[in-house]
Amino acid sequence: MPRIVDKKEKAVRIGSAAITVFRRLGYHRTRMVDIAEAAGIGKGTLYEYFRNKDEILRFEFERYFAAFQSGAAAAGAEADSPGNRLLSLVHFAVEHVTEWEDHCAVYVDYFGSARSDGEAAFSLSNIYAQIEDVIRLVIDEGQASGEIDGALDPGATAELLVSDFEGVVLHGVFAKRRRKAESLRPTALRLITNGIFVDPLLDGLAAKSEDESVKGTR
Amino acid sequence: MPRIVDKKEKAVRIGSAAITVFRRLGYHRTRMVDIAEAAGIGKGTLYEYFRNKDEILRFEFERYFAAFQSGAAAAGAEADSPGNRLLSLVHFAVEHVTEWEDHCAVYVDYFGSARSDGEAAFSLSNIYAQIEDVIRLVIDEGQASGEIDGALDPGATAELLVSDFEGVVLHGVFAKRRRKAESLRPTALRLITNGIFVDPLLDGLAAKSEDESVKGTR
Amino acid sequence: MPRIVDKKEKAVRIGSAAITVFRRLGYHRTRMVDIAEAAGIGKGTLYEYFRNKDEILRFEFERYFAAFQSGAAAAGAEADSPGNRLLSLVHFAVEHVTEWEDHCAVYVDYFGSARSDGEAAFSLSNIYAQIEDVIRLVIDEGQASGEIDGALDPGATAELLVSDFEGVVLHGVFAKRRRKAESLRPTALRLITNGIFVDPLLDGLAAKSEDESVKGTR
Amino acid sequence: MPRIVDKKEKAVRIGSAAITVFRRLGYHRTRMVDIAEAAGIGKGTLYEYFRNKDEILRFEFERYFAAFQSGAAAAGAEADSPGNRLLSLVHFAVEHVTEWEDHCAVYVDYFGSARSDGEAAFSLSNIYAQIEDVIRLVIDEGQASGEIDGALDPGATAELLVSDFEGVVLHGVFAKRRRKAESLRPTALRLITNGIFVDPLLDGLAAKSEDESVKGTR
DNA sequence: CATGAATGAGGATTCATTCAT
DNA sequence: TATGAATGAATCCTCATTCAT
Repeated sequence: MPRIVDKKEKAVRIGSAAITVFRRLGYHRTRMVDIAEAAGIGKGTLYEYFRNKDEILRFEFERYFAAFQSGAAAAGAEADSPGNRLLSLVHFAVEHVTEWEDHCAVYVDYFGSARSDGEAAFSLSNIYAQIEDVIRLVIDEGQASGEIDGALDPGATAELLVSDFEGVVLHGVFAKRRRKAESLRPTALRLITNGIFVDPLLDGLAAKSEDESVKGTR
Repeated sequence: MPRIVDKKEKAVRIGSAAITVFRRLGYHRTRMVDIAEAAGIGKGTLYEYFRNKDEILRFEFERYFAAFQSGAAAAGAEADSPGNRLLSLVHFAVEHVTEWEDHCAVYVDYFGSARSDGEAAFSLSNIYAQIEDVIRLVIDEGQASGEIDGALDPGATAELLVSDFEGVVLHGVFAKRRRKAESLRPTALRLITNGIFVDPLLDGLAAKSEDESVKGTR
Repeated sequence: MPRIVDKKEKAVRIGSAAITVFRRLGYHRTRMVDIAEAAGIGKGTLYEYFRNKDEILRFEFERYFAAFQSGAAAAGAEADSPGNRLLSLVHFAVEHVTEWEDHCAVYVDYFGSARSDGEAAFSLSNIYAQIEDVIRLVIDEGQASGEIDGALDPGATAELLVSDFEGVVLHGVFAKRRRKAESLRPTALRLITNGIFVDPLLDGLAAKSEDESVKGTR
Repeated sequence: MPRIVDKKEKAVRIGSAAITVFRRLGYHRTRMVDIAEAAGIGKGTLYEYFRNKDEILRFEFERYFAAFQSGAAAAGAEADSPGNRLLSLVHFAVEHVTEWEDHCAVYVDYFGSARSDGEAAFSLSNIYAQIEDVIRLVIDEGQASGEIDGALDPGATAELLVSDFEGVVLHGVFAKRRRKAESLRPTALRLITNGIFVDPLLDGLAAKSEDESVKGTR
C-alpha cells in the first residue's frame, strides 16, 4: 500500500503556496514550476491535485469566500443594534482582509482583467454584490431606528461603503501604504460617523457640485 | 519636422487602440496582433512606434498621468478656500476617471501584480502618493482655517480619501456597478461632509472598536 | 511589404514532408520538430500553415482523396464494357496506390486505431465505401451483360474485391514485400478472372466448408 | 512452483484486458492507467508483470502467434489432398482471425508504422512470411497433382492469397464492414476457385492490361 | 505482492520579436 | 515606412515509470 495522503489537506498546502507566489510574481507571470517549487513538490505532482493553474486559484478563492461568508454571518449576529451591526461588519471586514491579505492582492490581479468565462459564482462581483445587499439591509434598519441619517440613499450608501472599503484594501496593493492599516482605523471611523467637515455646509456644496457637473458634462 | 508630429500622433492612435483591447482582454491575454488589428495596422508596424508591449502601456500611462497632473493643478487653482479646494479636487478626480475609464481599468490589471522592475515613475504608487500629498496640504489648510474637523489626522485622512476614491473607481472594474457613477455623487458628498450617523456617537463606538481590536489581535 | 508566399503551395510542401516523416517514424512517434526539420522550416512556422499535427494529416488526406476521386472517374469513363471498366478501375487503383504509397502507409497507421472523433468525411471507411459502391454497380452491369458470373453476390463480391486490393496495399506496409508490385499483376488478373483451381469443384468444396463451419461454430 | 503458474495466468488476464483497451483507444492513446483499470488492478502492479507497455503487447503477440502456428499445423495435417489442404488452411485462418479479432486490429495499429527496432521475431512481416511459405508449398503440390492452375506463379499466388486474406481482415478494421464475415465466405470461395468472369477471356485482357501498364509507366 | 503518490522527461503550442522585401 | 512571414524561447500539460509503504 502506498503512502496515505490527505488529499484535501495537501491541496490546501499547495494552494497556499501558490497564492504566495501569485502575490509575489503576479498570476500570469507565475509558472507552474514556481508553484511546485514553492510547495516543495515536483511539477507533475501539481496535476495530481489540480487540473491547471486556474483551478488552483479557483480552489483558493472558494476557501477565501467561504471564510468570508461564515465570518460575516457571525459578525452580523453578535451586534445588538443596526448601527452596531454596521460597525461590527466593518470590523470583521477589516480583520478578514488583514488575515487574507495575499489572497485579496491576488484577486485584484486575477479579476482585474475581464474573464472570458463569466462564471457567476467565481468573481469578485459576486462577493461584493452579496456584501452590498447585507449592508443595505442594515442601513435600512438603521434609518428606521433613527440611528442613520435618513437623507442618505440606502443603496448608494451601501455601494459607497463597500467601494470605500475595497479602496482601502486595494490601496495596500497598489500604493505601498505608508501607514499601518490599524492606525487608519480611528480616522476611518470618525470620517464615517462624522464626516470631514465641522459644519454641514452640505446644501451649498451640493448645489455647487450640480452646477459643475452640468458644465462638466458639456 | 512634420514627420515627427505624425509619429507622435500615430503613436497615440495605436496606444488608444491598445488600451481598448487591454480593457477587453486584459493586458496579459492581449497579443500584439490584437493590438495591430485594433489599430488597423500590420503587426510589424507596431515596432516602428514602440519597442515592445510594455512600452505601449508605459506611453499611455504617461499621457494619462500628464493629463491628471495638469487637470489637478487647474482644479486646485480655481478654488477660493481650502474646503472648496478639496471638493474641487474630488470633482476633478471623478471627471478624470470618467474620461479615462478604460485606462484606469487597465492599470488595475497591469499594476495589480507587483512589478519586478520597481521603476518609481511608472506605477500607480507614484501617482497616488502625489495625490495624497496634495490632499494632505489642503486638509492642513482646512484645519487651520477651521473648516475641517481638527480631530482628524491629516495624513490618515488624506490616505483614506484617496483610498475611498480609488475604491469607487475600482468597484466599477470588479463589480458591475448597478448605479450610474453620477447618481452616487450626492450621497458621496453627504457622506464625506456629514458622515453616516445622525449623532456623533463616536467616542462610545471608537472605544468599543478598540476593545474589539484588542481581542481580535489576540 | 514582406516576402510574398503562396500559402497553399507551401502547405503542400510542408504536408508532403510530413507524410514522409510519418511514414518513417509513424504518426504518433513523429514530433512537430521532426516535421519542421524535414520541411526545412522552424517549428513555429508549422503553425502558420496548420493548426496542429492532426490538421496536417487531414490536409494531406484531402489531397489524396481528391486525386483518387478524379482519377477513378476518368478510369471508369474510358472503358467500353462493364468487364473492361472493372479491370480499368483495378488498374487505376494500383497506379494510384503506387504513386501515393507513403500516404497509404501513413493512413494505415493513422486510421488503424479507432478515432475518437468519428468525422465521417475523414476516414478510410468513407473512401472504401465509395469505391465499393462504384464496383458494385459495375458488377451489376457485368452480370446483366453476361460478362460476369451471375452466381456471385454483387455486394459481397465488391466488398471482397476492395478488401483484396486493400490487402495487397497493406501487405506492402506490414510485410516487406519480396516481389515488385508490378510482377504480381499477371497473376492477380489470372486469379481474378479464372480462379485458382483448374476445375470448378466448387459445389463439393462449398458443401465441405459449410460442414466445417458448423463444426467450427461448435 | 504454484506461484509461477499464478503469475503467468494473471499476466494473461492483464494482457487480454490490455488488448481490449488497445482496440478501443489505439495503442498510443492508451495510458498505463487505462490498462490497470481495465484489468482491475493498480497502476504499479502492472510493472510486477511487465517491464513496460511494449512488453505487454509483445507478450500478447506471442500468445497470438503460438496459437496461430499450432492451429495452422493441425489444419494442414488433417487434409488429404493439396487442394483441400489449401482450403483447410483458409478455413483455419478465417476462424483464427475471428477468434483473435481484437488482436488483429491492434497489430494493424501497432505495426502499421515502421518499428525502429527491427526485431525480426516481433512483427507481422515475420508471421506473414511464414504463412506465405506454407501456402507456396501447398500450391506447388497442387500444381504437381494437377488440382491447381499450372499457369499461376506459385510465389506470387501465395503472396496474393495472403494479401487478400489480410485485406479481408483489415477491411473490418478500417471500413465498418456492412456484411457479416460469414456471409462473405461462399462468395469468397467461388471467387478463389472460379474467378470473376464467366469466360476465361484472360489472354485478351491480360494483353490489354500490359499495354495499359506500358502507357501507365509513362 | 500490491499500490497509488510522486516525478520529470518530453512534446504541443503560443506569441513576442525580428527582418527580408 | 509598412508589412507579415519566420522563428525559437518559453510554458503548459501528459504520462510512463519509480518507489515508499
